[in-house]
Order: sequence, then C-alpha cells, then structure tokens
Amino acid sequence: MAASTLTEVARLAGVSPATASRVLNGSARKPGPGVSERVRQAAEALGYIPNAQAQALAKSSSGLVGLIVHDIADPYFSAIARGVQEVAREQHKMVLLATTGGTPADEKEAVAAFAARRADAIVIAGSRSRRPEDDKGNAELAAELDRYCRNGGHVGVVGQAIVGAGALDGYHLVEVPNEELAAELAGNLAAGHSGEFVIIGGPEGLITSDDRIRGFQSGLAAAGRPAAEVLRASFNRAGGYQAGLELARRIREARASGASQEGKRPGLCIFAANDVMAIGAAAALRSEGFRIPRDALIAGFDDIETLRDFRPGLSTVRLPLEEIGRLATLSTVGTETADRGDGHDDGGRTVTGQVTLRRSTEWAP
Amino acid sequence: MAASTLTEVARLAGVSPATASRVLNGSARKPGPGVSERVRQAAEALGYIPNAQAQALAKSSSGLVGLIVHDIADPYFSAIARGVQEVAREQHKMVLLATTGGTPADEKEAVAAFAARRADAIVIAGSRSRRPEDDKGNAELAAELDRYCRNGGHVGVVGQAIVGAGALDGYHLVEVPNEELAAELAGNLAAGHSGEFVIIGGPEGLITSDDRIRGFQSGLAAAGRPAAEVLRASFNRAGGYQAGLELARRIREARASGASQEGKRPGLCIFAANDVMAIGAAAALRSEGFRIPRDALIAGFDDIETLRDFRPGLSTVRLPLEEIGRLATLSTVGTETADRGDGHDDGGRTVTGQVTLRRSTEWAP
DNA sequence: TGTGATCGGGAAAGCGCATTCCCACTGCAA
DNA sequence: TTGCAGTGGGAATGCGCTTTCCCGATCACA
Repeated sequence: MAASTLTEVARLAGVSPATASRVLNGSARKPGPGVSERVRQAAEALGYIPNAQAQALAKSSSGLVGLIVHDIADPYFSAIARGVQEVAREQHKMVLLATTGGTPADEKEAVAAFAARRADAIVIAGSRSRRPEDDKGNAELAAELDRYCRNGGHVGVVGQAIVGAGALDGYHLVEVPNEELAAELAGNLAAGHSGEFVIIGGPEGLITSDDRIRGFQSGLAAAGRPAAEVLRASFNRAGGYQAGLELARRIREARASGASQEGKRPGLCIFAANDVMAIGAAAALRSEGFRIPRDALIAGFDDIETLRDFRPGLSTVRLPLEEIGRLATLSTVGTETADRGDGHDDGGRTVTGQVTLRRSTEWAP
Repeated sequence: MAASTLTEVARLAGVSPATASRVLNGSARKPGPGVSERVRQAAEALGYIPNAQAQALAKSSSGLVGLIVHDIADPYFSAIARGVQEVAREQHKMVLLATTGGTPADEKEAVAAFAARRADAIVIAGSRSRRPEDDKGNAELAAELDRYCRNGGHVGVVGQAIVGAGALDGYHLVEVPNEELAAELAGNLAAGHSGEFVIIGGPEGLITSDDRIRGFQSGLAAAGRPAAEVLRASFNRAGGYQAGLELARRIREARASGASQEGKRPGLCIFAANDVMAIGAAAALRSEGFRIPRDALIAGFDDIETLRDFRPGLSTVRLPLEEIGRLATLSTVGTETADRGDGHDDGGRTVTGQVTLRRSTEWAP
C-alpha cells in the first residue's frame, strides 16, 4: 500500500509540504489561487490520496465510528446498521463493523479494537445480557467502555444501558420501551382472544427478551388474565422453530385428551419475543400440520421489513429500527460538536414503537 | 480521544520506548522477563491501548478490509457481509463498511476512502452497471481501483468483473454463474409448466439482472419455448411489487377476454431476477386477489435465508452468499501472505448455486 | 514616506509508534 | 589476560501529515 505522499506532491508543485497540506484539505488558511492550482494539478498528476492514518495521527480524530452488533445478517441488526451508516455518511465518517454473537467478552474485544483505532464514537446494539456466565465479560466490557468514555469517546447504546457501566457522560442511550410495548400488545391480544397464552422467549438473562416477556405478562395481568407460561430457546429463528415443535406437540396432546374441539374453541396464542422467533415457530407449527391462525395465534416483535410480506401477516410491534440506528449515531456525534452547549444533553433519546395487529392473531371460528 | 501513550508506559516502567514497544507487541526481539513484567504492569496500570493509527503509519499495514455493498439492510448483502466479517475476524482484521446504493460514482468515493485508510483489501459486492448514465462513474471507479491495485492493494470482486478495469493482478473475482443457473432454472420450470413465461428484471444494464434474464431466456429456448417478455423495474422489493401489479392487471384482462378459463389452464409463470423482487410481485398479486401458485407461478433467485419460511415456498436458485463473502475476502488476504507462491493464483474462485424448486411453481390444476 | 497590520509562504516540531543502529556488558575460548 | 561473538537495552530516525511559529513582502493609513 505505498502511494505518493504529500511531500512528493509539494515537491512537484514547487511548494512546501505545509502549503500543499493547506490546499489539499480544508485548512483555515487558503493559499493563493496560483499556488493552489499548481498543487492541485500536482496532486492529480501523482494520483495523490491523503493517508488518513497519518491525518488521524496528526489531528487526533479518526473519522471512524464503530458499530457493534450480534450478527450483521440478522435483519434486526442490518436495519439498524443502515441507519448508522446513513448518519455516518452524512457526517463524512466511516463505519467500522464488529459482530460478536452477543458475547460480552467479544464485545469488549471490539471496543478495545475501536479504541485502538481511536474511533470517534461507538454504537453498540443488541440485547445486553444478565446471565451469570456473562458477569465477567460484562464487567470487562463496562470497564473498557468506561475507559473509552473517559478518554473522550462517545458511545451510543441501543436498547438498555450497559450492565455495570459508570454514570459517565459519554454514554448516550437510545431507549426502546420494550416492556411498555409488549404490555400494550398483550392488552390488544387479550381483548380479542379468550384462550390461553404462551410465551416463547430467549434465554433467561437476555434483557431485551426479559423486558418483553415481563411487559407481556403485566399486560395480561392488567387484562385480568393469568400469567403465561414461558418457553426458553435461543433468540433466533432456530430457537423459535424448536419451541414451535414443542408447542405443536402440546397442542396435539391437548386435543387428543380434550376430545375433538378442533376449530370450536380458540387455540393457543403464542407471543414470541422477536419476529424471527415467531417465524420459526410458525414454520414449525406448519410443518406439524397446524395452520395459523386457525390452530394457533402468533405474534412477534420488531416488525422486520423482510418479514412483512409473510402470510398470514404477522402481528407484531413495529420498531423504527433504522431510526434507532440513526439516533444512536447522532447522539454520539451531535454532542461531539455541540459539546455541552445549551444546558446539557439528556444523553440520549427515546423512540417509540407501534402495536401492529395482522392476520396471524385473528381468530375466525 | 486522548489516551496514555507508549512513552508514558515506558517512563512508568523505567525503560525506553523502544523496549516498551518490544514487549507490548509481537516483536522479534524479546526483552528479559523482569523488564517485560514491569512494562506489562505499567501498561495495565495506565490502561494503555496501542494507537492503531500510529502503528499502521509506522509499519504501513492497517489491518483493515473495506466492504462495499449497495445496501447493508438488503438480506443479499448482509449475508455476504457476514461471510466477509467472519474471515476478517479470523485474520484479525476489522471491516470498514460503505454503502453506495449501487452508484458507481459513490463506489469510487468509497474506494478512495478505503485507499486513504490504507485498507489491506477491498471487497466489492453488488451488481456492476452497464447503463450509459453510469459510464463516467464506472470509468472513475475502475481508475480508482486500478490505482489501488497498483499501490499493492487487493480487491475481491463479487459476481462480475469491474467494467473497464485493467487486467492487474490484485483483482480477485468470485464468479457467480448467474446465467447458467438461470438457464437451468428455466429448464426445470419449462418441464413442469406448459403456459406462458414472463420475466421481471431490474433496470437494463444492471449486469447481474441482465445475466439472469439472458440465462433464463436461453434456458427457455433450449426447452423449445418462445422468449419471455421482460418487465423492467427497480431491483428490489418495491420494483417487484410494481411489476406484480402490472401483471395482475394483465391476468385480469386476459381472463376477461379469454372467457372463464380460471383454474383450467396453467397461468403465467413469473421469473423475478431476485428473491426480494419475487416476494414483492407475489405480494402485489395477492393484494389483487390472486393466489400463488393457483393463479400464477413465481420463482426468484438467491434463496435469501429470511425468505425461506415464506409460503408458498419460493422456487429459486440457492446461492451460498455467506460463502461468497468468505471467498471474496479470503482471495484477497490469501494472496497477501502466499503472494505468488506456487505457480500463480488463479485470481479468484467460482462458486456454484443450486436450483431449488418449491411450491410457488407447482401448478395443481 | 514611514509604520504597523495583514497576508502568503516556509521551517520545524510533533502526533505515537516501529525499527535500525549502536553501545555496554556478559560469557566463552584462545 | 585478550579477543570475539552474543545479548539486552537505549538513542535516534522516520512513517505522512497538521499546525504552530516565524519571516519577508505587501497593503492601508497617517
């Protein structure tokens, strides 16, 4: 990766490196038009490309924003990534990508790598974990992020605060009201469904999943319904599928014992803690010969764009994922320029979602 | 982003910066155990994080791989991105992301930005364009990439070669046999469908789309069928939807004039140049009251993972997208180490896909 | 015409690190 | 004891760029 340098350009143009630097980037001082033209031509002739590393070193600002996600191929994250990317582009920054599978230890590695590259900001998306086995990783992640913040970095956090992080400014939380929205969804579903509810969630300790489950339960409670049983599986399509198989088994057993009530009574209403799990569960039920919503109702969470054409339309909670990515990124760069200007930044923003009922939860006797 | 420096660590440990550098990174020379321990402790105490920018500058290798896609939220690209990310991780590199919407001019910008950051490799995915209005952008993109290659960079190209690029080594093409696979798909469909075919493609000049269309047509021809009409729309879900509406209109008209042959004769068989277009078209048809495969058959291309649970199952051509991303990245870093070792690198690899027939093209009278 | 202000340009000092020399010291054989 | 290779460490240079600081020249104004 050798390329021509500023010095070479300067020499060719017959000026000093200082002058060349001044014309070839937005410096405050503008050299005379004659000189500028010469320099520009020399740069063009040599195919000069400024070395961003050197620039970053010299003015200690890298123009990088780091993005940490569990899995970039998961539509939830890729939608957020799009938002991040957009803002980065507007701000003339580049985004550095790291995928971690949700492991705090890996997330810590990613933060360290971003810090090493002196990223101007870090956006971290994906549910935090509260599982005991992640305690150590969480502590290290928090320490790494705290250090990054103390060194002047800004981190945009999507969803819920970092477990164990200090109350530094530098953290900007984009809050997603998972619990409230799940409660609202539960209320809506309870209004139209008199049968039993069951929840498919991620592993216990995954905060996003737990929040949604808790919200859903409280929504049921508010509607005077008993708490739903919770099935745990991995927080992705495979987990949903697995749980779906289990539910298919149960439905079959229930029917076998409870005589032939098929189609007479509303069946199970399943709430999956995210859309891809819901789709997985639906696929499992279908593969076992059940139909939705005839044999079971099902709802998800997120309203993933690619899944909107799914039939029957999946009831879910629409989350403005791209906007979330945008906000998380903006909150970091915004305060960078308007640093503690008026009063002070609230340190983040809250987005809102929207319960979206579709055919997957319409029970027609 | 101020942080403690190597010099500070060295001072605290009572050694020279040179020694500190030697112990804190994998240098050839290993300082004595006592000194090493002191330095390591000092680094720990200060929370030292090496400045990757400075390191890159000093040893001129950035540990960065640039990835250029049209849209990271498109599942086609996010699947590829996952593969790229995996390899990057294995190689201890970080990936820099750029999204361009497929505009060559923007792609050129991205390449320049990557070159400025001295990325060790660039992976560029997404159909090349041959549209006249992109001529200028293409030329510039090719020039920029050529320059990057000449400076020692490696670029992994997914799909088809860069329009107008020089025959430099430095380019590594991962070839996707779009044409052959589309032909094969057409052959399979023609065997089971006696009715008319129609193609929904991207804008003319989008090479991936054009290749698939051409392949499909030649497959039809090989099966003794007349060429299919081609509808052009944007190469995404919206385009597919729009084309789907148009087709719905035609089907309705044909039925109105051709008496009530509904359900008696096989209807239209639609080939969409990619899966998301197919899904869009299916949604449009459905919204117009038609059912698939009863009223129209439909097939796509790519076999997007998120869309596999779609009902009726979408006939398509499975492409190993993640593997494609992996290969494209490997081809760039592989030759970096084993640079022109044995004989010489073929400069790329070819992947293969698999025609996958599902219910969306099963016509049951 | 003289004087301070302004402007256009260059010299030089880093930014944080890797690395090449170079030196002092040790251990060993002669 | 001298000579020499080997070893562990430091001084210094440079990666490519930005940014003070400085200096000569030009300008406006008295």
